[in-house]
Amino acid sequence: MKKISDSTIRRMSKYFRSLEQLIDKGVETVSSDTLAEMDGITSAQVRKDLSFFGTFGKRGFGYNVKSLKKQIENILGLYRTWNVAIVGAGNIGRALTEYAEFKKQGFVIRLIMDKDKNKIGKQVHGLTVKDFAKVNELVKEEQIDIAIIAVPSDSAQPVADKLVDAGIKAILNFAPRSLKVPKDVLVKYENMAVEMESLSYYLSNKK
Amino acid sequence: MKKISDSTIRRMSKYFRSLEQLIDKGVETVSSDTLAEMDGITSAQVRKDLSFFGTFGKRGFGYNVKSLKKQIENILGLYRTWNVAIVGAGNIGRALTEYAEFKKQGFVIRLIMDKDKNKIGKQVHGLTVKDFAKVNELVKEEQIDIAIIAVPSDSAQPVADKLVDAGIKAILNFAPRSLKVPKDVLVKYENMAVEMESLSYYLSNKK
DNA sequence: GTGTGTGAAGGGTTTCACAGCA
DNA sequence: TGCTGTGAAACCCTTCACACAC
Repeated sequence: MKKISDSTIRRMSKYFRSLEQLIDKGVETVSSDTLAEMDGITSAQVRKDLSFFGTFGKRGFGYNVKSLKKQIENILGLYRTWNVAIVGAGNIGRALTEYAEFKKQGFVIRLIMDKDKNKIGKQVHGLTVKDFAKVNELVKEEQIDIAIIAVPSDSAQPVADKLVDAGIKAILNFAPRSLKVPKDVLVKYENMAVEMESLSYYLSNKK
Repeated sequence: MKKISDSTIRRMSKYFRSLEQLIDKGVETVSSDTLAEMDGITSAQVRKDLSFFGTFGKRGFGYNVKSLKKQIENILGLYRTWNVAIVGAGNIGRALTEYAEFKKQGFVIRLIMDKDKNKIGKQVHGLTVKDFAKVNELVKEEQIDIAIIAVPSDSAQPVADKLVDAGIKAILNFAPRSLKVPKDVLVKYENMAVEMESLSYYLSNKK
């Protein structure tokens, strides 16, 4: 399996969403040009990205929307569901339990944990907040595949360590802190402050 | 002003946060090595990034933590506050009004809007949800600098159009859709589904 | 004719390696 | 001696351009 760049994978994810849109509109065929336009990139980029995984189009014609969507679904592993645990029942954690896009793509939030005694036992959109101290059993019981960290910065690393102990191999981290994990564990970051600060930089520096 | 890459800006943002951490610990001096270690990158990268903006270190010594932090603060435009409006009083929008990291970095949420009559007038963490139909006046009144879009995908583009009309030049978009805006408007994306799908890809493809 | 698939070229970012200064 | 600042090299990703299949 050749190494595929991160940016390609992320664009695949975007193509996938664009294809969903096209299906909703009843469109059956799409060109790399159209797809590129929808995602704000170039058509060569679209074709190159897809070419890493196979040849899905017909020359002179384009791509069949439904079948391309199915292909990408397979590539990204979205033909199945993934069990997700959220750590941190604060504002962000609670909001994510209800995030529609997760549900639609087969990410099932099965567990929300916190260490705060005042939060444990409370209901959050149909889930009961569980004690993070029991992370090992809980992760096993619910067969969790992916963990989302939504705790304050200072707790992020200790939480990650415990998740790794519990056997988690994939983490999405909302805390603005870089995590150290073994190399068979993948961490992705959702760093809202970083994006805001890019905007701040831009606003400060345009003439 | 020479063009500085996006990745450099984002790393600056991370250095900034790492420096804050060091200040909290009472550390006074830091080497590019340590900073690199904290952010999971190489020391050459740190030095190269900083070199785009000036020379902040002392050879054989390292960087003064406080003064480097102040420098980056200036570079990113964080010496001042920015007025922020959130569009969409759903789960995500409401959670963001309380996001601590925003407050700390001088992003002040002054306005939350929605088009849903059931939400307009309700209180969200001390803010009253306002009618998005009045976006033009509201943006002017509150002197909004940055808008955050936290509405369903289908509404993201129309909302963006109205924000642009209202004079907004910087947008953080949480809807998983690429936005078309004039080129003097900057859009950053916070696409949680994309990150989750990268994790899904990784889990599906490790042997 | 039309739009894909893809080597080759181009551009940009990261890493290397070391001169230079504290 | 130790660590920065930085040209040069290496690497990777994007864009070009066109042969080729439908």
